Amino acid sequence: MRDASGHDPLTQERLRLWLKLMKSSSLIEDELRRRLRRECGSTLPRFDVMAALAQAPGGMRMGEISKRLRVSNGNITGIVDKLETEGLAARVPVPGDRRANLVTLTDEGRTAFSDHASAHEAWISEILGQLNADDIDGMIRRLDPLISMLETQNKTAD
Amino acid sequence: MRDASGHDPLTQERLRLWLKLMKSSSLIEDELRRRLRRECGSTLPRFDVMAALAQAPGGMRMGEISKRLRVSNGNITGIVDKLETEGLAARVPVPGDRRANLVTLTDEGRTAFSDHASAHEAWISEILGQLNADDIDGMIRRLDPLISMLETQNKTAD
DNA sequence: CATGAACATTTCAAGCTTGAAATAAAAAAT
DNA sequence: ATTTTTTATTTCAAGCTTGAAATGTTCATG
Repeated sequence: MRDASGHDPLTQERLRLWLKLMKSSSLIEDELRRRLRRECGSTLPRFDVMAALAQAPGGMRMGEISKRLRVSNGNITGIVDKLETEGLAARVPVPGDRRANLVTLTDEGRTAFSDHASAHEAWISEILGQLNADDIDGMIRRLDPLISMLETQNKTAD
Repeated sequence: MRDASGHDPLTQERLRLWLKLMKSSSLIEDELRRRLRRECGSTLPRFDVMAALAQAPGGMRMGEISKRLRVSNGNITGIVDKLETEGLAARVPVPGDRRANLVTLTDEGRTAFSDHASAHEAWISEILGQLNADDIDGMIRRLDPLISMLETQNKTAD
């Protein structure tokens, strides 16, 4: 409330922005989920975990994965359990720390992820195909400061 | 693949855009979830359903709600079940169509939603508070065409 | 009317997600 | 050496979400 009438005139605009951000994001996300399911027999959470692992040649600890993906520890436990059962990932003990595990992709996991990642990349290109370089750049330029603003808030809230 | 080297030079940029869109959206969404839970003892899905109902004085059918929120029918069944159990919403039969129900907010539901909605609005204002009119407008102008592009794709895919 | 197609909703199993409590191990402090 | 505290992970219950199958109802057409 910043004026005499009791309304911040930007409040409604912020709300509108949030709704549109959410809508565009979930339209894309839902489409990716559907395709990942139908065409790869996989899911977005599994893909995200595998993507994180693929970028960490030496493997990642459970806690590193959950921090990177900003999800709970218990969540990662379940997803890695599944990947392990399917032979796509493996937990290897950390010498000198019996609490921790390093999670790595198996060869089979690396192969599968490589497939899924190409498909994923192609889908994004298809879904966002009508955006030209200027559109993309314009949005990224707006999103970057928004993200660092949000991350700063999160850090402060701890 | 649109050039001799086998790479569309925009592919990587589109991927970057998607990751940033997703990240900003989920940072905000997670924060709203946490607050809705802690400060209102509620959840985002419940809030979304109640928000839809609050805008429909005559009530909405199950199918209308699920179409509006772009989630499955079965999902709405479960959420409305809960709202009904808690006395916040009610299913009323549609005269002349025994298959359908009109879902409405009870008085108690309207009161609760009104509370939650004010809190929600204030949180958005707080979370996005550092964005000025120009930032907001600039983003909305980019998001609007993106959304209609995505919606057109969805329609075509049916 | 009869009956097959279309429609509104529910049920269900499987998977994701969270926050909190439990385990277990390592590190720090006394 | 023995607490105490911190750290790494798992377990668990509760809730969300989906897609597919099931139910029951209405509509259209012969």
